[in-house]
Amino acid sequence: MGGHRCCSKQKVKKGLWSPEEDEKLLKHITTHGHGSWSSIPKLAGLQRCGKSCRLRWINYLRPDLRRGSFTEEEEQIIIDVHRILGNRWAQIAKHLPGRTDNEVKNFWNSCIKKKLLSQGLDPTTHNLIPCHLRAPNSSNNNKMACNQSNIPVFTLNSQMTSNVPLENIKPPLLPNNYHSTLIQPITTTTTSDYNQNPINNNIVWNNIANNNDCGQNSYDPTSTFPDVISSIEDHQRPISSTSEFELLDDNYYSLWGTTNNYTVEETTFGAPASLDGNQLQQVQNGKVCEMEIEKMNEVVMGIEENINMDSSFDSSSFDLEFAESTLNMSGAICARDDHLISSMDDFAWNF
DNA sequence: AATCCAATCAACCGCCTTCCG
DNA sequence: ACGGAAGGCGGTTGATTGGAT
Repeated sequence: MGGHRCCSKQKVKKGLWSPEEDEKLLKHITTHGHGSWSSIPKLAGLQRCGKSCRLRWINYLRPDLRRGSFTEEEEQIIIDVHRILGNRWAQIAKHLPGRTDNEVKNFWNSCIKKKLLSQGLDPTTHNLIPCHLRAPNSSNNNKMACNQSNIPVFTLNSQMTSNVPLENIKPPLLPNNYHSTLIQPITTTTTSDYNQNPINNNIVWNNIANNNDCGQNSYDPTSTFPDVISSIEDHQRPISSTSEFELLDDNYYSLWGTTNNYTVEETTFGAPASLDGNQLQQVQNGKVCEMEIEKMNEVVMGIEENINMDSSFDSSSFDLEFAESTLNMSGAICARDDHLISSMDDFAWNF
């Protein structure tokens, strides 16, 4: 289309399609199939570019299209997959039968984006937007997190999938310039009943750097761990350089561990008993995180399967592209032994 | 009833990738 | 291996629609 060779030789019509044009295209494709798109306009008697015909078919005429507004379930799928894949609309649309990439993209830009922003979430990274960067007129949920009278803290949720002894729990991977500055555990809410309920082992960390300033303060990247954390420093996997965290978003709100998976969520200490905006947000984030863990497990299983089969990766049984993007998502960086894995090649190499 | 404005959506544009000779 | 053609995709634009004033 636009300046494309297939359209440059002849006059092509632009703009909205008339019912007559639709009928011609529909009739031609249903009887002959589309074959080569560039030859369609001539064969179907249309003064359109081949690419325009293709687009019209894909986005409007093909019979398997699902019409009507998006359901809540579809919306959630879009959000979840977007969190992993980013603006890869065609990939996202594959998860929604009958929906087109254009439709998903439009829905994202017109609805979901605004909804996430109103929840204080960055639609690009899906992480909480730091208070000082949020729009001044954003929702009360954001004001809650920024309330100067509340102590900003992080809740560290360790997502355990098996009954791992407490002493084996490793702290999350944190970039040097983050963990060196700020965190100090306040409470370990379920340590005592860990063996009974290992899934909900929540540790609340005080963000000592962020107290009462909503994170606007500077920090010293050369400073050392607070004493209280240094006791578990042996378990902390060292990060050799911050460049290894280039894939992470600027704020490092969502971080992954190696043996365990963690999310770090901004929350407010002493929040009301009822479910407020922040808590709702945490629920939402948790849901997304669970999905990421699921996907991550799929990635690992997929790789292991392929390796066990002693064959090269087969794209028909394992979506390498998806796996790689999963590795890259939300700063998901895995490490095995002393090596950080930041690409699919690294990942495969280390198994 | 007229006007304005924001939301929505179809379609275009241009770049990148894949295919094929 | 190379280059041109075609297809695929994400970003953007502009027309339309519908609600508010």
